[in-house]
Amino acid sequence: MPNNQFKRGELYSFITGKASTAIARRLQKNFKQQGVEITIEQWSVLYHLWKQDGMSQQELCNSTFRDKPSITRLVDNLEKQKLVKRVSSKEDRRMNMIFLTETAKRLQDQSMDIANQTLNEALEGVDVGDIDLCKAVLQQVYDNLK
Amino acid sequence: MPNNQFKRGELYSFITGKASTAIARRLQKNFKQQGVEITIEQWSVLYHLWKQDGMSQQELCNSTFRDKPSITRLVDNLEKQKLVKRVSSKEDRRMNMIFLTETAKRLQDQSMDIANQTLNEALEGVDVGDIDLCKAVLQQVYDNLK
DNA sequence: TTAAATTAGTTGCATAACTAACAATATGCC
DNA sequence: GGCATATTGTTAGTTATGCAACTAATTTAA
Repeated sequence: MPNNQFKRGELYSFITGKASTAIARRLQKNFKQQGVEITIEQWSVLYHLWKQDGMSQQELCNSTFRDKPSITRLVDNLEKQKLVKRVSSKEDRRMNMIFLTETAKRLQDQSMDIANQTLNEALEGVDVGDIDLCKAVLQQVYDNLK
Repeated sequence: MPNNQFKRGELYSFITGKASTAIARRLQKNFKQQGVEITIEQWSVLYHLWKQDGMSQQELCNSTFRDKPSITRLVDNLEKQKLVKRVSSKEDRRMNMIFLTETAKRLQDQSMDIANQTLNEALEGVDVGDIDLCKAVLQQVYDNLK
């Protein structure tokens, strides 16, 4: 039996990612309660644009760990809500560069506060060293599978 | 600044659950490659029925951490694929008891093998003690938010 | 014993995911 | 230049999630 063989119940919860689902739901709820009308998926796109505005859709795919159709639709919806604008690149007309609107720029601080607050709710009572170790394990898992 | 305040990049990856998404995708891929034609969401329902056949939809909601409409539709699809049958309860006619078909029962061993194999891929090179600690942290997160 | 409240499940609507197939543009090689 | 190949993004079809509103059956309580 391999080293890491899980017991039944544990396997389930690890695979289905109960904890990350719970965090996502809570973040969505906190956004809503504080009047931030975006989905967490939209937030994840904005998050990367706040770090670097004007990324291409392909770059957003890589950053957000989503496939191209997903980004197409997320950008569609963000555009409908007037949070980003598609600008087709002059050097390579296949590419769309995605730019934040002023509205989206104003959302950054508030939404990052909500995200941090959500994580603090999630991690209440967890030892800081344990969090670091957990982050390392999850990173290793990601690297193993990517 | 609260104890658990995350640095930017770490916050993102923890919230979006990159690792659990990666595990889910790999499990789906492994199912497909080995000819098991179910989604991971369907698997999560079957998983609980394998432990205890004949649960009600509400019990499946609690076990799988999904809401009622999700379970309604998952059971719809599982029924279409002839993997489960709805039987309305004689004691309480509001309730549907969900029963595995023979086809679904035969899927158990193979799919559990694939799930274990997937976890072993995911956890390769991770210290067993660290896994335990990580499981404990994730459980705590779940408990904090539920 | 009826009326109100609760519980179990379904349906409709919006968003999002994955796969596969596709159009348009760009690159590389002859 | 011209054709095969890559890359970027879109569209279509299926599955899934969350929320709100709904039906039907059951329980509680006036």
